[in-house]
Amino acid sequence: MAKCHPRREPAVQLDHIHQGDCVEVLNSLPERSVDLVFADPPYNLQLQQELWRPNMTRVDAVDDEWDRFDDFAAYDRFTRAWLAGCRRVLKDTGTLWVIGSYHNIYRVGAILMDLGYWILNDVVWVKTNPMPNFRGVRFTNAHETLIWAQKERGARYTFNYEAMKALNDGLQMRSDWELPICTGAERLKLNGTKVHATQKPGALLYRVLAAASEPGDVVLDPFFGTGTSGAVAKKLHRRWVGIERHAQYVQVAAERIAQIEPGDLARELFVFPRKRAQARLPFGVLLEQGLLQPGQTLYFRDDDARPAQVLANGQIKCGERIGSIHEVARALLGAPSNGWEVWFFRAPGQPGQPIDYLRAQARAMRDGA
Amino acid sequence: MAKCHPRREPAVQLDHIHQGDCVEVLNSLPERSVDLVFADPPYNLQLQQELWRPNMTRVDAVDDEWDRFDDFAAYDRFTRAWLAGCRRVLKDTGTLWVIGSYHNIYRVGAILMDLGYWILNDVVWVKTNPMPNFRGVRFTNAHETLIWAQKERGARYTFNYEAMKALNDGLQMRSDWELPICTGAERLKLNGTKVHATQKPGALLYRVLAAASEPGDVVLDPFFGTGTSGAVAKKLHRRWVGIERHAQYVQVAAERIAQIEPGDLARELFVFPRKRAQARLPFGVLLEQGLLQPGQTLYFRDDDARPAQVLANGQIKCGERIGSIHEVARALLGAPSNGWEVWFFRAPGQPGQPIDYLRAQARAMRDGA
DNA sequence: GTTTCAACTGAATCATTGC
DNA sequence: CGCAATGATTCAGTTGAAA
Repeated sequence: MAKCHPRREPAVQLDHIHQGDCVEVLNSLPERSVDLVFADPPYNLQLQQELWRPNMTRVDAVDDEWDRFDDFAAYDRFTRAWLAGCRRVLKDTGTLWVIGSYHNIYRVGAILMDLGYWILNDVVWVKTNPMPNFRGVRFTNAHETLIWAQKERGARYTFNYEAMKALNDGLQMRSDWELPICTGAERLKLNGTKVHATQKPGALLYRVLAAASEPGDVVLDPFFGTGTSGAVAKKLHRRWVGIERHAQYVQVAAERIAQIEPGDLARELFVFPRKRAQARLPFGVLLEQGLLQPGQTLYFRDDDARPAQVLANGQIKCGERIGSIHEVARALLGAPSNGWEVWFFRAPGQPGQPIDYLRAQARAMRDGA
Repeated sequence: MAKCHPRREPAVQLDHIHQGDCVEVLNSLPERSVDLVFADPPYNLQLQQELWRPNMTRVDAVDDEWDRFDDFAAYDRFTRAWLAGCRRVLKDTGTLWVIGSYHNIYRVGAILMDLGYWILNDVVWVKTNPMPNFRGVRFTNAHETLIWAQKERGARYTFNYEAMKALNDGLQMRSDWELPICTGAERLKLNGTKVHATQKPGALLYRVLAAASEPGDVVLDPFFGTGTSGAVAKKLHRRWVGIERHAQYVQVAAERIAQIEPGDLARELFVFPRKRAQARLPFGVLLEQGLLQPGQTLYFRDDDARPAQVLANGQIKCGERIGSIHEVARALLGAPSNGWEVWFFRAPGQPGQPIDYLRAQARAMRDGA
């Protein structure tokens, strides 16, 4: 394939784990090639001593080599490097998710703002079953924080609003997500011990990917670990790219993902249609289609006191005001307004209805009904 | 009194609002004189345009002069100055609370770590009634973040563990606090308009002061506003010190606090978190948890004749109907219907069961099995 | 007095397209 | 790039008037 396009920058190798240092690998990838980054970086927990439960069992804490940094400055340098690397490989329309705790998330958030990322939301993962505070000296640390940011302020980005709303039984999805931690059968183990100290639940990744990517999009995870993001990406028909230093994690992740069957599921199951995607339909088309007649009367919010006359050119006239349905509505309301919703028509023997109803008819006619 | 100890640094003037610039006043106060700082600094929202609700009313946004900064660098300088000032006046055993949103909290958190504060917890205030996202372009911004930090790592500090546990019906108080925003009779108004754009609920301050101070302790608020922290401090028999620039806020706060009778605890301060057992569980969670798969078939009342397909966004499709489990069931029945009871799933080699069985499983997972 | 309903509101970084 | 035109979009709670 590469031979066919010798001058083009190589495409990123998809559905593949790159073993190596995260910053080095990031810098070797082509720029503007990734739609979504999910990053679960080391938290720099700085734990200093062992912790024992009241029942005298020892807490198996995160003490891995990869979570040790000399000081804040070292952690900041590392953070700036990988965040900048991710920004380079992101498409301009891409977004980034980072998860962290109070140990690191404030530093991460400040640095990504300084690098030019623009925060869209922060989201709190509220854990239904967190580890208690055994010593009774602080509040139960029952949440982690995710930051969702776009590459640059003002760019277009993917947010499957309706899908999120549907997933939340018809109410807008909020910034607090209540989900259990990764335990039981979901937790990857070897010889009875957990493979990775900080494996994230698939449900968390499901929501992230479903919210902020589309089927076929490329999802990059620079701290791949045991590959939860890749596993969920495969299930949701996204492409994935992993970066991971440690051979054991790479091996476990590869095997895990290979076992997943995205299934013969129709792709359409994973397309979340957006209302915005509907093609624009000018008001004048209603005249051309014969759904409205020149001279016919419309009523502002179905109010007899404010009739308007439909002109043959697709404008309307209300008193002395002439303009589009939107312009006249805006003048009457003193506020930005959707003319399709506020102007009503009346058919003989029928109650008034918004002209948006006629637009739906016109669309059906146009789309070949 | 001062005459008796002419050589000692003067004590901070208690139960008093210092009108003036917060950093200047802080630097004029005696060092190591304060037990607890509660700070609600400007968030630097950077709003750029008007926002209208779908019903064409305008959102009354925070556009006050005190929330405007030239750039991140200016905001950081300001933040470093007041955080350093607070650290100087804090006793070594003192702690600091700061509240913020994603606009500012990451910068605040990073700076306070750099200044030597040591974070004890972060806490999320989960709002029961946040403002929705009217344009459908992000998640509902439904929480704010509080950071709780001690002056220096390892010092003794006040945490009323048992009181918090009692306040949470006998369970350890967690880092997620579910509380309503400040509305209704609690919201201070003059001539029908809110006095301050960002008045915090007393219940939030109640929990902060009850957790991290003792009766008689000195509580300092460098952004006093309309004095919620002082009002709660007085109710809880703490001493308070306020700093506020604006004369009108100072006046309103002083009058408000003067009217308070300590010990006369307002009922709204005892807002308890909702029982988790009653929490709603959206159908989509079954997908996120992997209890159902996209594309899987459900059966209306276990009837082969009416299968439905589970979509990846948590809706179902039965024939040409698409909607929530409740909506589709309602359409089939012609009556309001509980989708959890009428839709059945079938596991291999098992009789069909209502999906309510899966909801019970998901709840068990969520509630910590 | 009780119930119903319309109007209003809250720390909000809140659009996209074509000229 | 800027500007103008088109048009998509809300949840929980309070208040007060109407029924």
